[in-house]
Amino acid sequence: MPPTTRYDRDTIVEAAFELAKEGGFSAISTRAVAKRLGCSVAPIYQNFATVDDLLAAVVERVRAMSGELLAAQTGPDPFENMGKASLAFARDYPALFREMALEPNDYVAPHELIEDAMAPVMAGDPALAGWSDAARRRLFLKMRVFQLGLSAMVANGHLPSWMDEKAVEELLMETGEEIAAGMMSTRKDEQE
Amino acid sequence: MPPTTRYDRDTIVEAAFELAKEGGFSAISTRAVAKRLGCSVAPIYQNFATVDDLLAAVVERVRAMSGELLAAQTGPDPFENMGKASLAFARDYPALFREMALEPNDYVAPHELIEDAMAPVMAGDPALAGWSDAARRRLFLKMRVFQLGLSAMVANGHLPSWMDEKAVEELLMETGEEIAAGMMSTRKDEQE
DNA sequence: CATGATAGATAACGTGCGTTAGGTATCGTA
DNA sequence: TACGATACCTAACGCACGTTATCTATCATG
Repeated sequence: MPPTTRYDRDTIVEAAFELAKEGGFSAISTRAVAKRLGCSVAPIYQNFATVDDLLAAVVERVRAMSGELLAAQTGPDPFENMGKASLAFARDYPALFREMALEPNDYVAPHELIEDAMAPVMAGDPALAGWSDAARRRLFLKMRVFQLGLSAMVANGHLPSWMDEKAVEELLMETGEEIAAGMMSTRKDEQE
Repeated sequence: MPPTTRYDRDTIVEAAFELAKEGGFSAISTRAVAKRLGCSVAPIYQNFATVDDLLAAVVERVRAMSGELLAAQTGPDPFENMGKASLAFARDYPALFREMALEPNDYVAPHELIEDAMAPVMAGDPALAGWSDAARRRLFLKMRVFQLGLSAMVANGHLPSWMDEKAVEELLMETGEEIAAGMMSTRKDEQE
């Protein structure tokens, strides 16, 4: 019946993803995607009602990629895995990291939700045994803030030039431990 | 000779600044600025050769505003002043903060330069007496990272809803002290 | 082999952009 | 009062965008 499909949905999303990887979401336009695929805009409108629908599919594609980066971290410490995945995201996909983490949008869950999701993980961490729930949550917030700042500097190339990937990860881990140690030593755990 | 000027350079820059404050630099277009002023695009091209020149003037205006925010912090501790000024920037001008601090551009000086500028300040800080220069620089880097992350969360409204301005400033100060305390207690000061 | 469903191409629409050419109106001076 | 410098307006150019109407070409089925 119909001619064989040359540009299916996934192919289109992939082309748009590559454009966004290089120039952010604003680099996605019907004509730019078509040009990258070597076709006209017709296949795009056959698969997506509007360019916003295509953008939504690309965002979904980015989320999947982000999840893969996290899954690629197979160390024993979940916090370390999350931190390293964030740094990898910022390093390998700086434009996308900015779009997803440094712009106001609905892609980032509210901190409370993330915190609630991490609460049981922290409760099972032997390094945090004896900490109050409030203190654990406050530590998590601090580490998330530091991780975001470090990832932002990575994504924007604002870190000292001598810091390579390994040095950045070390800085993240080292500071995390120091914050925890600092919270322990200043003993404000319970009076928040 | 000529008719009296109704839209001078500063007026135009101010209008463009307000647009950028609300919608980022991309909200600055000749027609949008003209509409805000209630005039045509002619006065803009009388004062600026291109819209990029206007943008450069707006960036200068933003830098001045940022400097005023810093000058408004009159506490004794320069690091605390810088941190609070950064938070005020992110809170009061989130779109501009993103443009200036969370995008790759030439507006942010390389970290090494900032570090060199702060080195003498840190050297005179009694709280850091006995610290090696390398350790002081590393502490400064960590605090800058944390400050950036916290400011980014403020600018994007990603902080827990219960955190008001005061709570955010306390988090910044508290964590700064904890990092310093953690670095002290883990005693790695000298072997970087 | 003819048909019909449909993948894809083409070209046009309206909008907003930067920029510019040409016209109008003001206002101190001669 | 007439002049000239110039602040400002209007309208247009070319370009890129999202979107759509129309056309062409394919290809399994009858």
